[in-house]
Amino acid sequence: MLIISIRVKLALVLENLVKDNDDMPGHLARRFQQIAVAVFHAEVEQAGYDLTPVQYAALAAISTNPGIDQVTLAGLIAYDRTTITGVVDRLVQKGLLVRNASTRDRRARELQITDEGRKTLSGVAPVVEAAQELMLRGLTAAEGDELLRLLRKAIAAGNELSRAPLREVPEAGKSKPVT
Amino acid sequence: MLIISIRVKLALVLENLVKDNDDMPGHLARRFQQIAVAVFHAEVEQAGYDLTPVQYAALAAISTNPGIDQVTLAGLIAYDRTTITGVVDRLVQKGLLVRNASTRDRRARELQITDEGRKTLSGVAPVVEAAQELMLRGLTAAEGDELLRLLRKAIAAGNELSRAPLREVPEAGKSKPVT
DNA sequence: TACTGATAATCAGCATACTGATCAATATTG
DNA sequence: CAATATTGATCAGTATGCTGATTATCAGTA
Repeated sequence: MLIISIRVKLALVLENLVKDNDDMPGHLARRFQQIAVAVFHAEVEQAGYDLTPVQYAALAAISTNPGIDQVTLAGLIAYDRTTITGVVDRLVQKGLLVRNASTRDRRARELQITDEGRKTLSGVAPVVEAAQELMLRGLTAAEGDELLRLLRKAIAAGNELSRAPLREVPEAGKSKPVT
Repeated sequence: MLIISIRVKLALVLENLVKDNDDMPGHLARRFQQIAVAVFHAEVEQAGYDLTPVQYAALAAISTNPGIDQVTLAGLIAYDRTTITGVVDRLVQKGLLVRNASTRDRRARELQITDEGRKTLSGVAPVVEAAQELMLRGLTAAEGDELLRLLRKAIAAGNELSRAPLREVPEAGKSKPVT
């Protein structure tokens, strides 16, 4: 009887305490990302490629910054360095990257895209582009732009709150994308 | 020589083909969610609780819909049913839930929140609420509302594109939250 | 130069998320 | 009723993502 009474009270309290999922930024963020990933996979696979979102991001970043080390790569695309280890593993496995010990710093591994990687990247880039459009298909162009603007602003304010914040590439005359 | 030439051409093509990450909805979606999860974890842990975002969502949904089965739960919070198996495992492990075979349908498991679960939920709900605010701290109130509106709209249009779409709870006179 | 602290990469361990398969039980249909 | 299809839960396998630890190396300093 007493227990039931407590239960009733708590249930009534909870009813007012727990918000609807649709009012939770965190829930909406996860849902949107979930859809984004599903669209990415569907489009990329349908085009005959086997590449995950993070693999694409890493490949593109290395293409633009040849010889980059893994920590810098992680900062550039805002992934945790421990995650990048496995991602690079799989890209090397697929023959899209090579990973060599750096001569300047023997702790570091220099990442280079292979010809195969370049071919894959140029083939898949338009597909990825199309997938990005698909994610916003429910919005008008203006709304899509506004969504991106608001996301960028919220992300900028929260950048340091995650373990994997975005980091600008530090080095100056770093690299031309061409050998 | 020939190879170098191909490499140069591809690199030039790639430069125009690969978009900046900041223009990719998918990238921004992941970053925002990454920050959202980090904020959630930090706030919840700081308040002395050990609960992940999906565990919170599941606990709240079961509290509102006692006796729900796992597939319905998954649809209600838009998670994949195979993911929910593990999530429920861990909530049962922590003593926040009980999972019993249903008498109506012996394939199904009926989920009930425990008193311990109710206590945890009522304690952590305000913390989760605060975390949701924190995620939007870079935005004005109006911008925050607009972001949520645009996310809801984009998600509604893409709902069926993921393997785990949101599903309304079907049954009619389903349940009062009180025993 | 020996010492101290920082850094690049990796690893172990845990918790999502997904695809595709299996198993048991239920629903549907000829 | 029997055959078939569907459904709820789980499992195997793969890939993120994270925390915290370890190892090798580098950088700065007493």
